[in-house]
Parts: sequence; structure tokens; C-alpha cells
Amino acid sequence: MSNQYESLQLKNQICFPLYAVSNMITRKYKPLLDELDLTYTQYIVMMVLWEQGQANEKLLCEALCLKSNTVTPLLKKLRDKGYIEKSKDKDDERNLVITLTKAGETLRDKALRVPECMAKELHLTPDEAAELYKILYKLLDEEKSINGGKQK
Amino acid sequence: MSNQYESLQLKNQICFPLYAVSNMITRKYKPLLDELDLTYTQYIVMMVLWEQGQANEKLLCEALCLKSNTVTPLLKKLRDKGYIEKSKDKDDERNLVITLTKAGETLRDKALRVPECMAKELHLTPDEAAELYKILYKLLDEEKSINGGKQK
DNA sequence: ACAAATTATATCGCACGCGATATAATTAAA
DNA sequence: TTTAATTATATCGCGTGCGATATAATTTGT
Repeated sequence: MSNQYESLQLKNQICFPLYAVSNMITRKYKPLLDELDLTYTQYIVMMVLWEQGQANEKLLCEALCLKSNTVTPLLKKLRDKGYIEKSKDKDDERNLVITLTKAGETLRDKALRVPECMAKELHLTPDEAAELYKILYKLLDEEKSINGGKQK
Repeated sequence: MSNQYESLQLKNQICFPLYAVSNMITRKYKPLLDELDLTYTQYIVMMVLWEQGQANEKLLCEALCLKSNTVTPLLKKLRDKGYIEKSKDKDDERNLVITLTKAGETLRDKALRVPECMAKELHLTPDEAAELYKILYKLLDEEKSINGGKQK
């Protein structure tokens, strides 16, 4: 028995399960990340820094699809925890660069078990994971190209 | 050139794009929902009420995969906006029930254009949407069965 | 060279989302 | 029945996430 409001039903939405799963995943990360004294968002900032060695705020915002008003306070907290530092770029004294402290570097080894544990928690087949990955990045890339165009 | 930290790279994560797309979607909803004076979370509460006619807080929490400490303040705001009411259940005077006001009912017609516009914004093929839907609900259902088990 | 436009970063206020906790009401159990 | 356990709802505090705005520095145009 269909009605004119069918499109408004929760079960016919694609965005709602995305939202719910995203919340669920943050919850699942929490106990793992508590051991590193990191929140999920702080963790993904650290992931970029571990990989890049250093970064400025703009690069972090782009990599994480976040705005500076989210990232600025995050960086402050990570600095308070002693994981990162802000300093002048050696090559270009005018630029601020975010770098890892010794403690931040050390944390990387401890962090290795996080993706391991998460993989065990999410029971996706390799095919499902690959398909999910492909679709999500299609959505993200599309958004990026729109915003890239807007800026000019 | 592979290294021992490969699993920690952002591009090898499945959770990060989920998180980023979820944020992106909330951003996309905003201008549409501004016209209804609703936030995204308030909108999904209204969706349940539009469909069910009425609900108690527990049902809303379950349907939306949220905790009472998120939903309670939401309901307060929706009541302040005049979209819902809390009242005693007619059948069982002891229970609190959340019902729609006239304004809340009326909003439903205005809301019809929201899923329409969002479908246009997200350029997924029907196959992609179906696959995404299937995988996301697999993750959600799994979580629910775990939590269902825990409660006993 | 100097004002205007752009860019990078920071601040403010609001709305979640949740762990932990508190409170009130119902139910179970002794 | 009186207490204990459970359940439903609410409160508190923290950490995002973002639109809007402010500020400082750089770049551009003339």
C-alpha cells in the first residue's frame, strides 16, 4: 500500500544509514583511541602527519574535508597533549608548519593496532569493502570537483 | 614502495570516507532544511513521527540509532518550534507520547521536496545506491544484533 | 610603491553525539 | 508489602563540525 509520502520514509533514505553508520564507527573507535589519548578526529589528523611528516593547516583541511574552524582547535588540543608542534618552515620562514614531536612519532607504533582491530569489528567481505570504498570516493571526488570549480 | 605503516594511511581506510561523506551530506542538507527551520537530526526525528503518527522517546532512539542524551534536547527544540507535543498516552495515561502539532503535520508537505533535491545532488546510479544501501544496513543490523544480545 | 584583493588562520556561537551520571517511575522479588 | 532491580527520561560536560565573521599576511594591480 503506497502513499504519496513514501519518499519521506526513513527506510527509503540513503543518507540516513550513512549518518547512522558514521556515528556507529566513531563509537567503535572510541575504546581503541582512548588508549592513545586521541579522539577520532584527532586520530585522522595524526594519520596525515604520520604519512606526510609535516603539513600546514590548509593541507590538513583539504585532506580531511574539514574547515579551519574545526581543525584549528584540534591542533591546539594535539599541541597541549604534546603530540605536535607549530613552527616556522625552515625553507620558508614565513610559513607555519605543523610537525610531530617525539611523542607524536612514538604514538605511531601504538596506533598500528587500531586499523587492525577495526577491520575485525567491521565484518565486510573484501568485495563489499571495495565496493563501498569506490562509491564513497565517487561521492567525495564529485564534491571536490564542484568546490574546486567554485573557487575560481 | 610499501612500508610497515601502510595500514595507517588515510587512503587505506574505509571509515574515513564514510565519515567524510556523512559530513558532506549534512552540509548538503543544510540549505534545504533551513527552509523548514529544521536541522538534519531534527528532520529525521520528524520523519519517524510523520510515518508513525506518534512515538515515545525510546522508539525514536532506536529508530535513529541515537541515545536519549541526544534525543531529549532535540525534542525540546522541536517543541519550542511548535512542531511536536508531549502528552499522556490516551490508552495508557502513565506513558509519555510525542505527537505532531498541526504545524508539524503541515510541514510534511513542504518536506516532500527535500528527498527529491537530495537525490539530484547525489549522482549515484540505481545500482550504486542499492549496493551502498545493502552494505550500510548490513553494518547497522550487525551492530543492532550485538547490542540486542548485550542487553539480556 | 601602495591600495585592493586574495589567502591562511583564528574566533564566536550554535547544534549535535555521547559517556557518565542522576532521577523518577515501574516492575520484580523476598 | 517493602525493598531491590529495571526502565525511561533527563542533566552535565566535553569534543566536534560548521556558518559567519575577524584578523593578519601575502599577492596583485596600477
